[in-house]
Amino acid sequence: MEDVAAKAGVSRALVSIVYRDAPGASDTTRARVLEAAAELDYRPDHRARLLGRQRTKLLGVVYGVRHAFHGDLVEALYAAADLAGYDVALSAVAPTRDEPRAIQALLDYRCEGLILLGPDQRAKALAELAAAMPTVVVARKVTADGVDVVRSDDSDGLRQAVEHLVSLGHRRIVHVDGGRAPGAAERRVGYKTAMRRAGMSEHIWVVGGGLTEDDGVAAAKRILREAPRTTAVAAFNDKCAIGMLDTLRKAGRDVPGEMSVVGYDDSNLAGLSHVDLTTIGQDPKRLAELAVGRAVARLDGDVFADDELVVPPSLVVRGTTAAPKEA
Amino acid sequence: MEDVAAKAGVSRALVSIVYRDAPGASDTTRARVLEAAAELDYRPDHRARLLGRQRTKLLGVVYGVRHAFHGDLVEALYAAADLAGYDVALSAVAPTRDEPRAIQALLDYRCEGLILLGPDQRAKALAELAAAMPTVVVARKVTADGVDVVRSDDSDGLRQAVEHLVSLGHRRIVHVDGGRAPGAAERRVGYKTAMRRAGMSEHIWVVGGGLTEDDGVAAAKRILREAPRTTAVAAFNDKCAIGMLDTLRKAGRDVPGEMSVVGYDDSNLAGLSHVDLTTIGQDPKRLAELAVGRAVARLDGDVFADDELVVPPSLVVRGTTAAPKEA
DNA sequence: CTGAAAGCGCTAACAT
DNA sequence: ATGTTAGCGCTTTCAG
Repeated sequence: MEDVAAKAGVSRALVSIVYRDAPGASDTTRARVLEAAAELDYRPDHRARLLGRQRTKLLGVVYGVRHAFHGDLVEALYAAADLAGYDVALSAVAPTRDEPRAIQALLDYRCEGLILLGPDQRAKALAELAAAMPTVVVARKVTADGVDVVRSDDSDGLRQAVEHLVSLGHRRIVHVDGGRAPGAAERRVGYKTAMRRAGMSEHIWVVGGGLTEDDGVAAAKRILREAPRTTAVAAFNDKCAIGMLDTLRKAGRDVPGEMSVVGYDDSNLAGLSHVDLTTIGQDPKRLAELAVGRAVARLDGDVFADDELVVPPSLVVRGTTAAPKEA
Repeated sequence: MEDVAAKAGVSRALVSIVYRDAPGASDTTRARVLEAAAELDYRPDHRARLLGRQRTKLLGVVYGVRHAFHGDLVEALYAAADLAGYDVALSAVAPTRDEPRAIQALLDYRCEGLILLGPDQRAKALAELAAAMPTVVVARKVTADGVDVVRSDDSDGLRQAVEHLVSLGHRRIVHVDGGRAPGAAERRVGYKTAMRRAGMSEHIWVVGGGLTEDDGVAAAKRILREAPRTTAVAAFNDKCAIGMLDTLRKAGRDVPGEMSVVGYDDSNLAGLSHVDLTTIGQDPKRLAELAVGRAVARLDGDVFADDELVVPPSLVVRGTTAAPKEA
């Protein structure tokens, strides 16, 4: 910095001003400084900036390296933070690196706000964090004092799935649920509500499912056995749906000819060409924008009632849904 | 820090000594300081430590959030760095955040070494980086001055695939390749070499393939048409293998009864129960250890000829390989 | 083991 | 518009 100042024939303060683009430097000076910096390929030391500054303009993000969807979120968070003038510090959770540790690492960097993707921490621990700094939890439903929650509207996701099927002409629509998995309860509600609204209360049937292919296999067998007239299924997630697809086809049932199947997540599996699964996708961009927006607003002093921001997911129509034969 | 020193009845310097576990503090004092710190729940400011210190003990890691395998590597890198006494700073590459930018962010943090996972940068740019600091490229084959390369032995991967098939009794083994994709050339070599060694030169056949399911579909059709007596296939990757599986089965060929298929990558697709693909997996732990080891060694002043560290992959036997009928 | 003091590379309030 | 001057929270050297 010294060198740059010298080369540009100004004081260090001026260089600082230029780099913070603070008021107090003429355009010509600005240009001269920047030019000098370029020649020396000077780059301000990020650590020192953070140290000296009151506000670090740093948002800490904790995520699971393993979760593909977290990857999408991280991507969107970078973009959203950038727009808001914040930097992002990433801290991954892994088997050898638990959540408290990942969070602590971020605190040691003195980030101003925390964005936690699908954290395992209990509500109490989250509330403690929130007491110290703006904390927003993404993709997990929790109620903890002071923490903001941004998540997808799981109930609406199933509503969309059901409405899509209804619009195709289906009536006997079954939901294979996720048991006690996060989001499962809401998806059940969404399913039931949508069915009722469509005037098909008598066809409501929630089959116990789960998160794995095997769960899908079991559920498909049960449906074939107990309700062979079923024409459509909305599964808890893509994996479960894939297990069902496989079982249905092995049983000689044409999909989507005789049976329509909808998954949930729009994971990489759903896009495989021989799977080609109609599914419900989350909106990482929107989730990220809201999360960053909320953290930043809190930092700017805005106070909110602790509530949830709920984002509608969206239907991705592929090849496993069609009009029923009877229609 | 001041407060901790006061509370423990020592000088600030002592607190610093304790936290760096530098020599010059008795065990009792050490304990007292730590206790005082705990009560005040004091945590040293990471930024300040880095600033004040000569060595930052920081390793920068650039990776793609989208790549599932990078996730595994990141996980292993954390562990390896930890063992070596280094911290890790993550910087993700995403559509809105290109590689130069991700790298620059790390440099601004003044990390001491760079670990790049499958970078796109051209050799020249990498060499420039390497001139400034230890730089190791993981999972991409490049030759650039001063940069260390750590990667899987793709040639050996196909050797293992072929030997596995040979040991089952296969002779007519085809390789569906990856064209100009990274690693494809080596896999071809590994295939051919292994076939020759097994005395089956006359059965060597490399079918043009690709990275997608559709490529697998096309290749499978061609094989069925042009060489129906083929009993086994080693595909370029899992996706391609899955496309083949699907096509073969649709054509009425039993897998693995009439045809064995081996994939490559051990991706999440391979593990799906209805896919259950025998495949070749990389060793993220070993790759990470070597990468960190190399960076640290360079930082410790060890000089190496710029060469590659090559890690053998490993065969994951699942359900798509079996002895051929004729055997 | 202590206490003082310089410095890391910036920011930011204040004076010119 | 530009220069001066303290810090930021720690490390590190050095004489006690």
